[in-house]
Amino acid sequence: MKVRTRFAPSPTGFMHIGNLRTALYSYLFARHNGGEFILRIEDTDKERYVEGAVDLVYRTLDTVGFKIDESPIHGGNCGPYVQSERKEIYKEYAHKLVELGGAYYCFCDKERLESLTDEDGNRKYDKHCLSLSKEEVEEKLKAGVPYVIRQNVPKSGMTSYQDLVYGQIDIDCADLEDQVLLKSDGMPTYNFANVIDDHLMGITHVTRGNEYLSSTPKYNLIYKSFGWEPPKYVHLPPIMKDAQRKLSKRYGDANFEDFIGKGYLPEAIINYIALLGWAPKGEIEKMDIDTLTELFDVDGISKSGSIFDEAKMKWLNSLYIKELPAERFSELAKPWYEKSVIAGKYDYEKWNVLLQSRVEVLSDILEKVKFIEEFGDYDLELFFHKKLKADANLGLIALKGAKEAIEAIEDFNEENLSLALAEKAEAMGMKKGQMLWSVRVGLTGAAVTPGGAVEMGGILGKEKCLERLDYSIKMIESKL
RNA sequence: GGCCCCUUGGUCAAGCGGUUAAGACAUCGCCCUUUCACGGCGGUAACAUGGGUUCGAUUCCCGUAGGGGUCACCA
Repeated sequence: MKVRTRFAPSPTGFMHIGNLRTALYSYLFARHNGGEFILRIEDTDKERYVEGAVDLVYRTLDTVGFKIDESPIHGGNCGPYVQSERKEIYKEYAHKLVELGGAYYCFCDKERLESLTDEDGNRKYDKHCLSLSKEEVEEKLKAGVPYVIRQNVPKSGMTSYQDLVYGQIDIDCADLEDQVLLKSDGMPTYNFANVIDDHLMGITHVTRGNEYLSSTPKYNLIYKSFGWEPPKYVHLPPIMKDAQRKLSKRYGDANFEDFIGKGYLPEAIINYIALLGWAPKGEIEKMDIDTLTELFDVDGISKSGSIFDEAKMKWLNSLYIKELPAERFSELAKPWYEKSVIAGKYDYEKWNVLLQSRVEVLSDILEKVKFIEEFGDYDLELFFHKKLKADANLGLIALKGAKEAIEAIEDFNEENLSLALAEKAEAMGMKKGQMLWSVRVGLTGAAVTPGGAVEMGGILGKEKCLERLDYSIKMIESKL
């Protein structure tokens, strides 16, 4: 049988990293097995619907490069793929399930339901309406009494299934509630729609968060009532913000779009989240989507939750940035230059060369470029370099020499600057490294710069170099 | 609280009865570049705990602790 998986988000406004990973695993599983990947929108809760959320799902799946076989916009033979458009289908099956004895009408009102709450605040429906006779039900229906349809869970007995990740799961039916399947507004609950759709859409493997681990037997009971074959389940461990908290929608930074906005590459994000809860057989870590597809294996999925570590994602991102073709980096970096203090100034191309190997996330550009415009008082400690035996005293001498050397350059460019500084250092009986070190600091006032003295000087230009050298010389003199 | 699940370094993770308990990120140090970064090399650092089973447990079983999930007309 052809493998078919689905990603079934509810349009509540975010494409959260956790959701994305669920989608990814579902996608990889399908593709790895030569199967099909379906997108279904679960919008049965009108209360939580957020405008534009569906578009966000499409956009995200598109930017990460998933190829979707069937969806509301791609079409397919099992449509509609939006649950709110399948209302009649659920209704029909709900009534069928009642006939089959797997469900029943319930007319209990809110007050009665609340009266069932125990001292711990828990509530379990008491099957009150199950005892209603056929006539009583007919009567109430005719009278227009609001009703829901509840699942008729056996009072006792064990129900089990084999989860592909967690193994055998056994649940006592006595612990299961007669959950609502069809709400009084005629809409199905997730519990029901999910079963009907997965069956009707021929889903063979259900991939979802492990919060469903213990409620899955209920769904299997529904399949059983209908006489349907339940799908295989792949429950996934959670992605955590820290040891205690799950990554939540409230943790704003966990949204895919936010990471894109920070300058992460989609392929790096995908690569990283693939590794959160799954590990390939070998030691490979950097994998594009094709490699992931090839290597993906349910065996490699772990059972325990993993903490989201942005530092590692950053590292992966830097790898992807480094291997970008120069033109591509230039394209991606441009908007960031435009947003930075060097907007409209200097030669972006020059920066590209320096920055591509030094930036982990595109947004780093903002910081890395800053000192070129923002220059002022800084700590003399910056001149200290143990191995070079350099400090502010040496720096002062070096800077004075550098100033003379730069003034003498007629055709100012990196090559000549490098030459001039080297010659000057030699003439002064100073090591070239001492000169370059001091000049880099004197020119930038920063401990870390996107290049050495020559590159920085080259970007600044002769005039600015002299200006800054003057400033630094005066500053050192005043502080020593 | 009942039920279900989980527990290897700071983090991600290999391991599926016998290993010097991999690797990666982070961190620290060294080297390279007579300057920044990249890169290279190396160090620190882990099997939650108590019982079993076994010739031998990180690995299997039970208890304890800790954590997560679930107990809705939300998904």
